[in-house]
Amino acid sequence: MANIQQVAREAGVSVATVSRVLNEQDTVTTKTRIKVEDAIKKMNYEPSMLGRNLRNSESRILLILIPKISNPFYFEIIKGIESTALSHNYNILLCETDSNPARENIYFDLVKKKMADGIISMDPAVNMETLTELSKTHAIIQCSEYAPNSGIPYVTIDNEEAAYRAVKHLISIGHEKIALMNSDDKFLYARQRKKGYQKALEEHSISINEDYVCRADELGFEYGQHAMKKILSLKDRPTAVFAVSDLLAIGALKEINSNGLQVPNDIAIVGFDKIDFSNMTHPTLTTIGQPMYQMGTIAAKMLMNKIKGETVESVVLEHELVIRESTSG
Amino acid sequence: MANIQQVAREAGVSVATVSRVLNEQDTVTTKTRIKVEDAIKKMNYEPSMLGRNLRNSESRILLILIPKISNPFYFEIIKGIESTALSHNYNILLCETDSNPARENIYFDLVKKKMADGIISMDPAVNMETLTELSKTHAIIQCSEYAPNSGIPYVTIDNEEAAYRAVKHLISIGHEKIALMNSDDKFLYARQRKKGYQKALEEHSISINEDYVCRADELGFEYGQHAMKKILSLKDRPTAVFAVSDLLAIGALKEINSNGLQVPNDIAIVGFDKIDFSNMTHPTLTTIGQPMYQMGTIAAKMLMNKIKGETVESVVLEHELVIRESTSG
DNA sequence: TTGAAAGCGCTAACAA
DNA sequence: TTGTTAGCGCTTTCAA
Repeated sequence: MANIQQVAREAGVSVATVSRVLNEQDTVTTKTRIKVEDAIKKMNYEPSMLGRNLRNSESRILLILIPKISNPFYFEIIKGIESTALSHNYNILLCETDSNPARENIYFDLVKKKMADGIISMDPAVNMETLTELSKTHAIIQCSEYAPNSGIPYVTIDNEEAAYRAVKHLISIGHEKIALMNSDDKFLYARQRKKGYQKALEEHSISINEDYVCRADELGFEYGQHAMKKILSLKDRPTAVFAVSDLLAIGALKEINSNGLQVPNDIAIVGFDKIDFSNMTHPTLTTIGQPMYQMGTIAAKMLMNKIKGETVESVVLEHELVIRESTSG
Repeated sequence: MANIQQVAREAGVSVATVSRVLNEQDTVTTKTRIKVEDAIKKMNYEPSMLGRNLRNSESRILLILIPKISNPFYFEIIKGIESTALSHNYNILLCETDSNPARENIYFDLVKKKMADGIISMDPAVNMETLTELSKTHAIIQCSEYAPNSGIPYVTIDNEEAAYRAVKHLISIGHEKIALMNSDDKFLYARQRKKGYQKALEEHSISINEDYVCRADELGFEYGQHAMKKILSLKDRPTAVFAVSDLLAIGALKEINSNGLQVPNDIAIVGFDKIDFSNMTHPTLTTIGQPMYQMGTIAAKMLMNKIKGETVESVVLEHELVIRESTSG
């Protein structure tokens, strides 16, 4: 494999000139540029990122931290990040943490060792202490889940408002016995969505039944199925369920179907995230849509600016309520 | 950020010695090792991969090419690749090609520019000409989809046999009018699965009805839904469908449900891949399971060996037929 | 067992 | 406009 020296020799110029052509600097005569380009072609030369990266002390790689690669919520966000990154000559390293601190540390080390230039964390279970510490010396952005006072810039939606609207919708079509299928309170988004749920009920003077508020350990279908089993076993069953993720909602739907009950007639369901699957269930799922692609592009831009040393501001984006069959027989 | 020079000075040794400690070479006295380790701790030193990588002319990054990041088929394979890679100090760059040659080329360039040490291609639509050419100078492995005579090592399953078993199963429970929901014949796996389908029918002297053989443009639910619509419009409707992917099967299921028909009583369905979601539909899906995680670990090992310069042999793994509700009322 | 020094491939400051 | 040269941070050969 040829290197810049050999190309320079072939073209009869110095390595500096070759470098200038490579980096499209306009201080090179057309004549010499052509000489160099010919030599590059002739030798099948490809500049090595290894040399360039060391010299520029950058890796042009962005780290993306997600808890589970199989969670559809992240697909569009990742797409947004990736296309923005690519158009700025960055590549992304997609890292599944499994919410496992040991694994997380492997990835943090990658940044410390200059294998990556920055991090977009989307893991709600990320160790905020470590992350905050790391953010003092490295470029870090949070996406979706965040920590308000960490000083780490974030992009997200108004979770409380979104949950509020979801529950309001259920109330508006006549439901009063509404269950909340939440995830762990240790996550900010879980607390915010719960708040929205409570606010909507209180606004309609519906008292909160603690039996109706349940917690799933993780955001997979199985967990939704399991949580729904508990809800169905209540003596005074709710007539509607608001789940904080579509995966939970789909699990709940499955459990309801398996018990011979009908959605939305027996029990209505609202999910959260508007993942692709939410339109493939029978019935289709009413849900909250987040501007995922946009979240991705914005997070990527924020990170790249941060890497450049600029100060960046956090962003809160809009959401939408998508009404489908699971709440409108 | 400290570098190896400063650590050496702090420890009162040469950079060579620090490097030896870093790389756990046993030619260093315990006494000096401790001196060095103390200095490292004191200075909060993290060795830069940039310098090391240039020196070793490697990036310790593996490229993974997949057509769609949202296709659940790849999840477990990726997990297998990643955990194997991580345990050998490699990281993976997950690249979505969207079956777009331009995008593919961006990723091929990454290897040429030494930003990655090798490629695992899982994209059926990959440009085999380019890939074969590239494989002459770079380490490349194919996973799942492959090209028999390209000289590129692969890991896969016996697609014909798997399809044969799936269709045999449908025949064994009494079906004769069996539709095949395939993808494009330009893909080897599609041709192989079709062969298996034909073989099973022929073995039972069931003549092949060309109306029952249809093609979906892509492997998403919508395409399954659309293809099923066509099948349902046939005058002489089939009583069973074998779809070459679970996503297609789920789309078909949705369409059948939407038409007020029952699975498996009116129409039975068999899918392919055993993705997680295939167990969450109502009814659950009979499908072909591939050893995805193992495919991933094997592909990763093959690639790492190839990078070392070893010659590696292709591998064909076992599959299983998983019988669930969609074929057993 | 340790150190001096070369060099991986590139960019950029400075000189011409 | 182009060339010379130092140096990014590391590993490794060779010599001591």
